[in-house]
Amino acid sequence: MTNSSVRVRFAPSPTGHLHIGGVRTALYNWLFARNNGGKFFLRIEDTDRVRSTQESTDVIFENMEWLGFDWDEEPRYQSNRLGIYDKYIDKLMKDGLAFEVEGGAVSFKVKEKAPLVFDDAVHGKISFDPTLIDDFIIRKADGFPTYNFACVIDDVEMGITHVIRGDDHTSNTPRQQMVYNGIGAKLPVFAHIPMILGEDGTRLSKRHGATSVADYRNRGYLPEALLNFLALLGWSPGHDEELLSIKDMIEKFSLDRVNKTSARFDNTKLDWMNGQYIMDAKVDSITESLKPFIEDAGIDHKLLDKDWLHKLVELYQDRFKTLKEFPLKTAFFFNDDIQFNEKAVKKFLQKDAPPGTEQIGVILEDVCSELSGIADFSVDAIEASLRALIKKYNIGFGKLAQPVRVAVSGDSVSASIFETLELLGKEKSITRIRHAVKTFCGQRETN
RNA sequence: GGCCCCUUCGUCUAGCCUGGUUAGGACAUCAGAUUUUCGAUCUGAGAACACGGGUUCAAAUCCCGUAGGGGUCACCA
Repeated sequence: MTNSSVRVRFAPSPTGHLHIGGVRTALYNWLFARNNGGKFFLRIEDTDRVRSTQESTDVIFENMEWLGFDWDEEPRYQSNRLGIYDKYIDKLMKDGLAFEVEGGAVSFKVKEKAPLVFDDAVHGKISFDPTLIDDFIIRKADGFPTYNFACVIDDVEMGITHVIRGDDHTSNTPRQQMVYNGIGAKLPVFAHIPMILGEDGTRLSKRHGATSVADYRNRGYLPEALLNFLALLGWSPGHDEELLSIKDMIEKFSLDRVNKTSARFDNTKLDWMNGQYIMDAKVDSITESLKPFIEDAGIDHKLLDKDWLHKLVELYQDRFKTLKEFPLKTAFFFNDDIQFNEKAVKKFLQKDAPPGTEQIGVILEDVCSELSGIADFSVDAIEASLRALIKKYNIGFGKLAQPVRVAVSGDSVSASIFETLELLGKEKSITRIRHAVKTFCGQRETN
């Protein structure tokens, strides 16, 4: 069921970062619009002259684009629309519904007595008693409108049909409803979506670490993963699938499947989901996304061989959950001055290793001569020669692979040893193994 | 404190509207399989209807109350 007359908006205030909760609000609005074939608008609510900054506005656009949102028409700026608000205020004053207060501000006069009821799309009927609501300022002394007023005027002027916003606005609704009534406008459909809480169940704040989109971007999350995760915090498609493409979400989205309860932000699940997107992505696309993170790790990716990097990313594709982890896990490929894990060295290279492995220095020397004899330093050739060696020494494969792994990578954890050696290259592999033997095995270099 | 909203595994949720399910899935956890390590993957396990009253043959589902949580009470948005 589509309704192409649907018009919704995302209306952030440019007073800081683009908050992750705001992103989900934007997402729900956007999904709802696209699901219905309607319009999605952006409106910058910059009526706080002190806190609004151009920088914040730039950040909003930049991150909205990064997330993949698109919007209809040019974004509106409330600071450009002062004349419109004034026009309505004049009318309201004429009608006795607004009056000037001390200091030059204008206040709305609350005259309503009957309960203010609206039918919330996610909560059902919600009712407030207007006699409990005080008159409220609609135009500040500086001439700028306040939120509860500007918001209504713009929504009316823009023909907004559905106001989808955070739960924290529920108690603003009766005030806004009075403004709608006061100017004789029809109420839109309100949909108050639950808040996103931190992992500890309290309101998401700086205390929880990342709260802005930029934070998540910098931590190496993919926009599609972030959106997928956010969509599911408070909404369910009604089936068991959890990995949803943008297309899936647009097709399935509906307001009546939005939850009423606030949700905690589960970083662990986000990590899992991001990992799934990384695994499913095309290697080239991930490599591209990885570049800034490789740069950040102090590696000039432009100096890297394209095919080599492609292979490395492919090898590690299911081993990192965030882009940021990649340069950490692959550091030993880029830096010859590798860090050795003491425990790993002790266990696999040193003399007090378990019986049967005290010859490890000798065996590693043999590995080096075998490797140096390989003309075509490929995975297959490397595997063949290492397999031949375990036969020669009559040892399990792990007895050989682990020492080699520690020698070349510094730790007992890495991707397949064959691929690792291949990507490291013949010279580096041999140099590192020899160096490890010399440093840790108490053996002399044989030549 | 007033007003408003909310309450299913540790977490995100399906189920609720149109009472009858072994209360399902996912993340996490644990166990097993696989493996050259880790990861990934596969299989399996434990894990929830906040509490108390009703209504009913039957309540997670409908009604009332209690408790708990959240939001909001600005010339901020």
